[in-house]
Amino acid sequence: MSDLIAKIAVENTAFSFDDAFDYAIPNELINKVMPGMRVIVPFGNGNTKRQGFVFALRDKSSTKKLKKIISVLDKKPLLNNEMLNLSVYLKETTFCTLFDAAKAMLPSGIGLNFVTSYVISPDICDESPKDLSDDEKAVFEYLKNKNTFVKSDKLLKDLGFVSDFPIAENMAKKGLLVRNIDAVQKISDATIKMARIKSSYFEMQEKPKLSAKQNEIIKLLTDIGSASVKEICYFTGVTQAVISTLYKKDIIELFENETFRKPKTVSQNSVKENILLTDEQDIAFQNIIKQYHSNKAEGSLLFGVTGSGKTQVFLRLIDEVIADNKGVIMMVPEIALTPQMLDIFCDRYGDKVAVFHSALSMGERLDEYKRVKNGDAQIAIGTRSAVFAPFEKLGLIIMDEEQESTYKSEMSPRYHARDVAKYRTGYHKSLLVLASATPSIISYSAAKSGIYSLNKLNYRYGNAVLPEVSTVNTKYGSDLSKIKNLTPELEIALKENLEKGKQSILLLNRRGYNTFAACAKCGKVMVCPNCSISMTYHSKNGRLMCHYCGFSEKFTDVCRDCGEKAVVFSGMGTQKLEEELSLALPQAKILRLDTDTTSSRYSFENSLKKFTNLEYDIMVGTQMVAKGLDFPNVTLVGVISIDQQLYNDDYKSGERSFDLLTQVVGRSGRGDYKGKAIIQTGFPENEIINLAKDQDYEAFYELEMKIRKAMVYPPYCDICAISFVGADEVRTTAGSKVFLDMLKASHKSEYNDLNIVVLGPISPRIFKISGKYRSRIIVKCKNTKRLREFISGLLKDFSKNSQFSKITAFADMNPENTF
DNA sequence: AGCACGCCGACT
DNA sequence: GTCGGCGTGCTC
Repeated sequence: MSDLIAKIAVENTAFSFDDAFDYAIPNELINKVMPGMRVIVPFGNGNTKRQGFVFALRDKSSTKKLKKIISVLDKKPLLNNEMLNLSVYLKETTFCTLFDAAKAMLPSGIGLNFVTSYVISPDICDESPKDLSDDEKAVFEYLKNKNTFVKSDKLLKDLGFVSDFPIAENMAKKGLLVRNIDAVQKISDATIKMARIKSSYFEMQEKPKLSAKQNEIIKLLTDIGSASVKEICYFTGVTQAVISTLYKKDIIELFENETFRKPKTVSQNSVKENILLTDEQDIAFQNIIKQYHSNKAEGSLLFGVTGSGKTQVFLRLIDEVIADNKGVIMMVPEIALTPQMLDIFCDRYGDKVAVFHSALSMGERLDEYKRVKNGDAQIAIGTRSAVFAPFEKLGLIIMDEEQESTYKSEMSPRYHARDVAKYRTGYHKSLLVLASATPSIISYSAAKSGIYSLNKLNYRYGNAVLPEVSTVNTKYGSDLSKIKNLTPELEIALKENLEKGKQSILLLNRRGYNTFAACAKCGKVMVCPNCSISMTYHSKNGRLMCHYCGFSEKFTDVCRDCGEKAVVFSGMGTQKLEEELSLALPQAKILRLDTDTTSSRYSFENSLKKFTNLEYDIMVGTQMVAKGLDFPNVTLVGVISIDQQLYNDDYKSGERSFDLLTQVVGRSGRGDYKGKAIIQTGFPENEIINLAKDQDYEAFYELEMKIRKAMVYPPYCDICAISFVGADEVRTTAGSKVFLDMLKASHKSEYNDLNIVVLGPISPRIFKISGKYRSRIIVKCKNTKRLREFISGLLKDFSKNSQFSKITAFADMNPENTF
């Protein structure tokens, strides 16, 4: 046995007892174990095999008997020193386990699955033992014939048992069977199976007769083009069997999710056109590149109005950094919304670009990861997780649209990409550039106080000028127009635009057909059985759907509660708006864009191309239509309603509304023609709407800062939300109350130096999701090491309280949704 | 979170 | 007597 011990982060630990655990290194593994490698170790009372990351090797300091590492999974370390340190930082700042932190830095395909298999124990000779139940006899006979290890799922399936039947497990405990657990590399079959109708079907003169269920699938696929097998099942309520019948009949074809194609690059080094910067862009570029060359950890906020050409500045910066032989991370909020930017980058930098995002298959992700790790790629473009791109030398991180909420992880580790980016640029003494047309209040105030340099781009590129924006009060007149929910003003503008051959974009922030269904007799609203949220009616499948847990049921007008045939819909979603528009404007070609139509990325990219090629006149959609896309022929933007978002009680709702309005209005008039935008609202006097209308960020910022100061919200404090989740409503709230008492007591006794304000426990707006209840405590605080020590101590103490063993408590520093 | 140990009630 | 329910405590 070696004199060294290994410090190992083990998987499936809870935050309350997580640590780097000590393990002995057996002789045969000496020199094969290094920090950053994955290992298999025995853990817990049952010594179950678990995966772990080696964090450090230390001299043995005590004679305490330690468990041994079972095997080493890697030949070379997966995590370098920076990543290991970053894991510790994430654990300390986001209340996650070390293993979860380390895992977040690797592509997901790299994990392991454990496969259990069984064989008859060699202690038992030929004869069948007595006292076996019939089921046990069946297992015994089965294994006797195989005479080798059989995987547990195969065994259970062949004998017709349900997949989690513990019979083999129990027989192993009795010593009848020997159990073996193998770690196998995850196979990369996680691509989504998609289906679409074969073109030959459409050309058929006589369509074959199909069953009702088969017809439903055809109807669905005719509507949306292609869908994943899973989606089809959801939408139509059929099983996979029906889909495979259609496949056998040669009516539909199945394909792997084509995902987001990485634009094919010209194999030679691509044409690198010189970029001509405007004066304003050049000043920003010069300022920022100076910071880069200082070789210190620096940050800059690039604040450029929509259409001011931030991308041009990025390209110049990237040119410089890669010429300096350092890596660049380019982050975007949502890769699907930035196909144009992706094209620009791939055209310019060719093979040097690696793309990271969730639509890649596991194999592809692993490939892109390796290309960065090997130094083949110098630029990593991607969403939140791209911030972990494994560059040995990192020169620049750019976060485009830095205010977007997608940069904050809502799952453990609950990190903000901006904080990780700061950590990494700090480590590499390199540059962080935050870019936005509507910076977050946090970043703008930091820039004002000198933490980041501030560079502004005030002019739109080319001839484009900001659109003329007007608000229309929906209190008067939306009933006067032919199209429901459209004011006459918007309707007229839409028609005019259509006649001129220009394109229009309409924003409506609600998916589905009708946004809720209620009984006209008893007033009961149809609510999801698993979530505290009303169901949305989708006309395409005639079902009521829950947008939170995915539950759906066939719509019926019979009320679940009073039994009357009186359930009616109300509230307009994107589907209904699309339908109304096509009725009122039959000549217009309408494209709807929301998560229902874009669940396959493939269709999304195509839709955008078609819209750019003027194959559509009007685009209708949720916030997706507001972000990032550049269509020169759009000269009208209509906001159907923003009021819901405006008066949402989260402290960030003002910021988000201003962002959304400014962005969507900015879609209008990007080309040579002046654009127009119409915002419909029931509150035309609302200050945020008026400031967005004038595109006056400065005034908005001043207003918002006054509110934040008066109410004590970030940036005047940090917010730590402690959430409680459990299946039992009463117990969950009780748990949060007990936690609150513990918090107060601990603050009084040990931590009274901390200046905190505690709110709650509160019941979040959506207090039930997927059958689990939630409760929350909000702590207004300053996010310091000592504060985090206070919170994590409480989390640990709380988990010791056996009364609440079924309640999970977790903390989230500065969450996106506070209430 | 899992897993084993152990203490008590129901059943052959 | 003994199977198995779940409350309790620990994880290098």
